[in-house]
Amino acid sequence: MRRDSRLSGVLHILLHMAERDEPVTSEELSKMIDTNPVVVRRTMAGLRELGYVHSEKGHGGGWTLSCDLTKVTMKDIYSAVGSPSLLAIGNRTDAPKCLVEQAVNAVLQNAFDEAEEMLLNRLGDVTLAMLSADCHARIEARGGVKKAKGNVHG
Amino acid sequence: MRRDSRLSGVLHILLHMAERDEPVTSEELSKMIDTNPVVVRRTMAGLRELGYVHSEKGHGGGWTLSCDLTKVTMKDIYSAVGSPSLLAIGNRTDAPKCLVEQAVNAVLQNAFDEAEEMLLNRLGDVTLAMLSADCHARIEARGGVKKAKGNVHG
DNA sequence: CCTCATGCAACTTATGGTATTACAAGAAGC
DNA sequence: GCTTCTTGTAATACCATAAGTTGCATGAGG
Repeated sequence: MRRDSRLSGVLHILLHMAERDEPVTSEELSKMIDTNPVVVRRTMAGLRELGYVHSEKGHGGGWTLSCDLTKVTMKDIYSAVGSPSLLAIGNRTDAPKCLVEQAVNAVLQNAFDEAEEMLLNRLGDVTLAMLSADCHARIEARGGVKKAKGNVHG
Repeated sequence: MRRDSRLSGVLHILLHMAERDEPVTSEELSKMIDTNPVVVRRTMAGLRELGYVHSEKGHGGGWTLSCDLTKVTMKDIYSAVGSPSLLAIGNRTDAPKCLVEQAVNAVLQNAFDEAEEMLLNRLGDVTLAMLSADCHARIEARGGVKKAKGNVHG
C-alpha cells in the first residue's frame, strides 16, 4: 500500500525554511523533496490556514515561517496536512450486525485506537524547535555546514 | 487510503468456523464477509500453509480449523495473511543524503516503529480462544443463540 | 506592462487492495 | 465412467487515492 509521506516531506521543508531568512519559493522547496511546485503549494496551503507559514506573491515572494517553532509540534503539522489516516489496516465494516464480527471488531478497534493515540502522542511530544536542534547537532557532527549552504540541495 | 481488512475478515470467518463441526465451503464463508469465494480461498491459503486451517475438495469438502485456538493469536493470523503494512504514513525516502531529512526521518521512524510494535504486541496478546469466548459472552447477553444458528448470516 | 510568484481547479498517472472470470484438478455419489 | 461439488490458481478488471501535471487567473514588483 502506498504510504502518505506528506508529513515527512513538509517537516523536511519547514526545517530548511528555518535556516533561511528570506522567503523561499515553491520551486525551491519542491526541489528539496523531489516533487512539483504545485504539490508544495497544495500541501503548504493547510499550514498557511493554521498560521504556521505565510506566503507572498510576486517578485521576492515565496514562503516564510510565521510561528513559534518551540510551540508547534509534529502533531500540529500532521493536522495541518489534513490528518491523513495513520493505519493501513482496519475493520471490514463499522457497526456490523453479526455478533461475531462485533466481537472481532471491538478487540481490533481497541488495538488500532491505542496505536493511533500512541503515535499521535509521540508526534505531539516533538516540537519543530527540537527537530531543528537535532538537525544542527547532525550538521555539527558532520563538520559544521553553515546556514544550509553546501548541503545536498545545493 | 484504502485500508486492508483481511485480518478483520479472516478473524470473523475463523470464529464462525469455530462454531461448526463440519467443513464450511468458501461459498458460505464468503457470504459472511460479503465477498467472493475466490477472495476467501486466496486469503485462507496463507492460513493453510501455516497449518491453522485445512481444506478439502469435492463433495462435503470445505474448510476446517486445524489448530489449538488457545495457542494461535491474532498476530499469528496477521502474519498468515501476509503481514500487510500497518501504517498508512511513512517517510518520503529511506536513507536520504540530506542531513535535515535524516533528522526528520529518524524521529518519525522512531515513532512509527514504536506504534507498529505496540500494535503487534496487542495482537499477540489475544488468542482465538479469547475472541471466541468474547463472542459467546455477547451471544449470551443477547439472549443465547445456539451454535451460530439464527444469526445474521442465516 | 512584463516578469515572477502564488492560488486553484481539472486532469492524468501510479499503486495496491479488492473483486471477478475462467479454467484445471481432485473427491464423492450415482 | 460421468456428473457434481469443491478447492487452486492465474489473469484480469475495478476502484480509491496519493502524487504528479497542466492551464489559467491573480497579485506584487520592477
